[in-house]
Amino acid sequence: MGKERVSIYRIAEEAGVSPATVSRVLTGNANVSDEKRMRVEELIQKYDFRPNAMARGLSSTQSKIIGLLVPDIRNPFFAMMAVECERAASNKGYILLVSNSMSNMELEEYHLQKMFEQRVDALILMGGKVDELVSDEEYVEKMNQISDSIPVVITGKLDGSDCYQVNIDEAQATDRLMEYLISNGHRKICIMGGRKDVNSTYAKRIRYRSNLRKYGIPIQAEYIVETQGYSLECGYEAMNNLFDSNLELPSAVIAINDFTALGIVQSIRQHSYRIPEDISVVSFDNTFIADTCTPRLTSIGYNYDLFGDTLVETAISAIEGNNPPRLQLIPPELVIRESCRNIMQ
Amino acid sequence: MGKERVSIYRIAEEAGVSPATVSRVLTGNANVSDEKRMRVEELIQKYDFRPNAMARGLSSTQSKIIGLLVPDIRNPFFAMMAVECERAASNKGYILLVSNSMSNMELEEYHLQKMFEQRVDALILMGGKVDELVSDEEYVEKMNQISDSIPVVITGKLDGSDCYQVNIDEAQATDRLMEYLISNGHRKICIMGGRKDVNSTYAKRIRYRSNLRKYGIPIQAEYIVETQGYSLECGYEAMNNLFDSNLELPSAVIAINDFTALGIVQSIRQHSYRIPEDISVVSFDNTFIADTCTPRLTSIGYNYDLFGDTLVETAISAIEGNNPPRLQLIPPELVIRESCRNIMQ
DNA sequence: TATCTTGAAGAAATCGGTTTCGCCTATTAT
DNA sequence: ATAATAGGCGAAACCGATTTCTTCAAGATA
Repeated sequence: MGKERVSIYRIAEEAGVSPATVSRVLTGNANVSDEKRMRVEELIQKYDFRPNAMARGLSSTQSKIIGLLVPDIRNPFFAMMAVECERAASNKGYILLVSNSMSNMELEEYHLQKMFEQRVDALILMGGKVDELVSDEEYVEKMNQISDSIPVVITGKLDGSDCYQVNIDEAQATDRLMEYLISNGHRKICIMGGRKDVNSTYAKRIRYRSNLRKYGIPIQAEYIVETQGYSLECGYEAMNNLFDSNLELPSAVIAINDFTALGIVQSIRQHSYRIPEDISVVSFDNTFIADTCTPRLTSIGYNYDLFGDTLVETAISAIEGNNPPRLQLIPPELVIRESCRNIMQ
Repeated sequence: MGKERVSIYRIAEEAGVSPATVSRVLTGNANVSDEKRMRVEELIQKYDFRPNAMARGLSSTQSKIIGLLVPDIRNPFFAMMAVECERAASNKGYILLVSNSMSNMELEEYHLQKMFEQRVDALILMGGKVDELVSDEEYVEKMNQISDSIPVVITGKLDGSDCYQVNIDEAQATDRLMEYLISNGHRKICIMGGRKDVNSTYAKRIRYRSNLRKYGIPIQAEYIVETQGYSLECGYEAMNNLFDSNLELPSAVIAINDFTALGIVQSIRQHSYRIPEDISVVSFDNTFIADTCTPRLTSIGYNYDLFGDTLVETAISAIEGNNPPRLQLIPPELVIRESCRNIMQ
């Protein structure tokens, strides 16, 4: 057991060349005579030799690893992003190292440390402190410090930071959703879920208001519903509360994400209303949940493929010293399913 | 920009000690005088110094990385496992490197290569070829080869392999599910989804049969329904087919996993039957899907916490040269929700 | 008192690659 | 014909840690 580990030296010796030449064959960034190249390649084949990434990284001062920090990979949205980023990274010869912060500052810190120890070439940060509106001085400071040694790509706003931003176009997404609902005759529209101190939520509400204004629909404050989190339970409770109030029921509810939508749907059902006949429900994100629940949800998502590509390519571009754009927007994609009714018919 | 990277040498110089001493402070496996230790620790603090994992790994021939290969992290089951394994690995000072094979042999091979290049200390394999019943000679050979240089932990059977096995106790899970259904008066029970050449599915069917036999219920071959995959669509189609056949409808359907259950539920609804009043549906795995769909599904899952711990601890134990058990079973946990009715009342 | 341990710490080798430097040879330009 | 350039390749330095040797001093044992 434990076969002798073959190294570049072993290959060099057997091929009758210097280790440098083997390295040249490996990296491909120097000329080697066809004859020697062949001999080396044969031996590489024979021993199924793979260069030690640690040694390679150490000497080249490039780990070829990109770190991705997400709050929780069990959230389908982040799982999706992880898969897309992995694909994009692999295509460029990079490895993606994913860690979960579990929305916990200490764990986040821990994983950032570990990633730094691995000397990741770049960092992609999704969610976490970054997504909250208040740019905690300290946090910005920290990000800038990291950003000082490696490129950091974030998906959210962080005022005063040197990070590259790749954002979902929340504004456009909200516009589309509102236009769709309004063109289907809805005027009593509720936007439910999320905290206003979270950037993306804040942006959506701003846009929600401006759309109502644009179409001359009065804004009703009670139709903007705050929840503490973004879970099914939050949606469920919020909708229950709406039922319990004396408020006139909305004809359509916009859920802040698919999870929340799930809770809203449950609440509506329990109150013996039908979807979409009595109340329409639409949501943000369009994860697989929207496609697999009953009824299937009309939801506005993003081109996740493109999102992943953009994140990774921005990171790599920055690693290579090119100057990728500081801010990029990912356009939304509305997917119409069965949870919204045209109430004019 | 780009602060000077502090290394052990820099620390050593400023502290007036040798690099070896700094290393001793870092690893903690050798004695250093309190005085020098303090001086070094202060400087580590001052520069926020973190040792370069590549250099450390290279010299210690331990990467402190455990590789986890899953088919697709977007599947909540694997997302769950990834989170649990990451937690367990972090607790032991290891990093978890997750990759997705996307059930594609070439991609699987690619990622295995990459992990080898990183010199992961151990490998945890979930799903993939490993889960198929037919132990392809070549595949076993390959696994044994890997297993020859580092510990490999798999969650499935692979006859003739040297890998460590940590299996879900499918047999016991099926027993529990069947006992529950039968004690609720069900006798026309259908088990739906999955391919018989997949180990875990095979094991479930074996047990399905033996349970029926045990309770003196005749086995009806048509109630054992094969599907090509494990998706929602597969469940949906399979259940539609059942409706289309002249077969007497079962009073309960066991779905091979939560996704399939979702499809089965959709089909049943579309045929205007109610769950659980007309047909009961239960499933394997108990991912969050079972808890968030309508109606919430009675499902048998596993102690994922324990599962993750066991996988990682087995790997680490093997890394350290201890001799962990070759085969371990994770007991199931039945979670009763609203999708199954007692038909005797 | 002489000898044996044990603790502390530096020098230097090592891990396995990449990269710089310099040398030699074969073209190509002048 | 000669200088300039480029290709091929080995020697050796280097990346940043760990670890093995050694040395030396101090405390324990005979």
